[in-house]
Amino acid sequence: MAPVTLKDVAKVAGVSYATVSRAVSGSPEISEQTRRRILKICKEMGYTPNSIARSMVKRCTNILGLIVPSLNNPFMSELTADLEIYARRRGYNLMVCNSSYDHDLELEVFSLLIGRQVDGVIMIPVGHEPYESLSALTAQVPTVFISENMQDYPENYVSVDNYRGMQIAAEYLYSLGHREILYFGARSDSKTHELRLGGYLSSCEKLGITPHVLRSSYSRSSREVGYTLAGEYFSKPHSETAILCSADMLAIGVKQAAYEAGIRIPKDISLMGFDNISFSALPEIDLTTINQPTQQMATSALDMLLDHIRDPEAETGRLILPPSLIERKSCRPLK
Amino acid sequence: MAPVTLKDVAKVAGVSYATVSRAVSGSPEISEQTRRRILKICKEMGYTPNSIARSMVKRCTNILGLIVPSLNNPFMSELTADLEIYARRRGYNLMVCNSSYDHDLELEVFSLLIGRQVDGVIMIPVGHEPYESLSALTAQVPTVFISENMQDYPENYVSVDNYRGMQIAAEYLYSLGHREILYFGARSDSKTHELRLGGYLSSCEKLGITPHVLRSSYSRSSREVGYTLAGEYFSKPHSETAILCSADMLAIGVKQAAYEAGIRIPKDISLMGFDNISFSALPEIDLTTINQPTQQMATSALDMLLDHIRDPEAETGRLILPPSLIERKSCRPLK
DNA sequence: ATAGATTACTCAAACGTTTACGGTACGATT
DNA sequence: AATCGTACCGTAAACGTTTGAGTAATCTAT
Repeated sequence: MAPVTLKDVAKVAGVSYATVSRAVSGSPEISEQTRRRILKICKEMGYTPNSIARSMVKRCTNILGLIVPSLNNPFMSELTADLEIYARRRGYNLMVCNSSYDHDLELEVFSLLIGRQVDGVIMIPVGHEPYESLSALTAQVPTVFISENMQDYPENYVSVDNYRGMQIAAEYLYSLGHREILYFGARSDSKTHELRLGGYLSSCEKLGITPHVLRSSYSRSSREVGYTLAGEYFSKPHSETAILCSADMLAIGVKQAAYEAGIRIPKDISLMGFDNISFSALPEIDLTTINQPTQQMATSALDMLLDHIRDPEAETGRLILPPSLIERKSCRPLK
Repeated sequence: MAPVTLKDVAKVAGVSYATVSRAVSGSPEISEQTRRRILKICKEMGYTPNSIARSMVKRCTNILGLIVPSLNNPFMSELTADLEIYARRRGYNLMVCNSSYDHDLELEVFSLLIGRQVDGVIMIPVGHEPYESLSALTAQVPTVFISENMQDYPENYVSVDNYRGMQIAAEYLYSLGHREILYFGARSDSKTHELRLGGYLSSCEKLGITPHVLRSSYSRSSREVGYTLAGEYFSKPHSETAILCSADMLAIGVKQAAYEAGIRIPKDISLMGFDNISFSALPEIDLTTINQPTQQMATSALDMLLDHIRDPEAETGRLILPPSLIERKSCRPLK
């Protein structure tokens, strides 16, 4: 059970362990002949390089930290999957940490990852700005955010254009004839949700309709939150003909509450989401929504991070990808 | 940007770096007075212990590897979330690797994780037994499987009782009056799916009905697989009154195909799943299914693994948890 | 044949910790 | 006052690898 090291194979091969190191790491300072001989012995002895020791001297681990609010939200778990697959192709492994939508925990795992000597961090921030204490952490390790324009951290992020996305959504509902549109969102102290709300509000102003906003006290965009909040909403009188949710998961919760309240979608009220998670495409859900190009976000965020790891002096980047309308059957035209 | 080390704080504090190490690691061989003094200096200088160096000498990393076929399946992403949260509480971080339902990739990332010196591995195997080459890997690091009774690896696993689960499902459908029940499953060369199929077959025999089995050529239990396979199925004549799927995601795909074929569930045909993912509870899906106690599976698997890490000679364990029927509205009594 | 260049290897330091061992100082015990 | 014990801290080795500097052998050019 004792692991076999460079020294062990060096002893067997009758060379110094520096030579073995060069053989396995593909250094040119070694003859093809001895390389093959040594590699054969390595295989026979079952040698696996100890990447911890390697990290020790090379001062890089090829490990990336990922901080994500939740894995129960398909938007995030699919993003995580894409990130992991793409990272591994580039030679990196992912250390995944769940912040559970907890601001303090988020910072705690961040410094934990720094102690782990990760080469970089990808973070989907919970929100709850300001993030004063975050700068002390981001100064220690290259970081990119998957979230638009973090306040105090205007650089190194990739995101969909949340502002424009909500404008598209509001304009779409307007074009269907809706004039009373409820914006239904998570607690909006994250820039992402602030921008989404802002896009909605700007459209209202441009279109000359009065905004109606209902916001959760939770930052969690979960089905449960949407369900309970919508339950309260439906139990009271309401004039809106459409509900625009800041996340598909919220919309799915709203739909569930509507169902139980006997309110039909889209007949009685129209419903829109934001994210375009895969479940929204199911015929039973069939949710009209705004697409986030998750795969492109994943690859771009990773490229951005790796660039910054290679050259810490590289100029900071930002990438805002275009959202797009996914028209399905949860909204109906209003006569 | 140069990280501050033990030596740096030792220099400032005017002590040897061994003393600083003792101060931060909470060793008793140091006076409370100097400990406080040193810890204060550590904080001032922004010292973070380098866990790589620590791992080097302690010969353990407090990192666990997790190999999962997919994160797009909510069953697995929720399991992953539970594992991560529970592991972190126990002082471990998770290195998550997606095997993408690829048998070779699965083995590849396993040895990659070994090179990473993980203290243990949790694996949700893809299947495709036999797993000859796996034993060489499991011999190198404590491993637990979340999958029942891996052939050749009869130990160290936690799972729901898949056999019994499918029996419960089949018996339930029988009790509703169904006599022609289609078993709709993923490619079944994994023990898990073999057992599920076995449970179905045994119930058929016991109940005196003839089994109907339709199996995918993919091991992936995804919505897409269920959708395309069911599409073909529905396009041909069929006599079954109920479909029993080996996974909720398959059932959701079947439901989608049924919808498009104009077949109503449960009116025209009853549908059951297996897993009880959270989406199955949505009123629009409302899928009758067999519950897997994921949270308990996560904690038990982790406990089992940690036990084995602490004492490699500990006797191997297995834990088979009881499945339970979750009755919803996707099945109807016949007449 | 000899100097210089090239090749293929060895030596040893370094990465940042932990920890067994040794040593010093001081209080307590006789 | 001599001895012992204890508490505290320093010294140095070790973990397994990479890599620059050094060295011996071989080759090329003169």
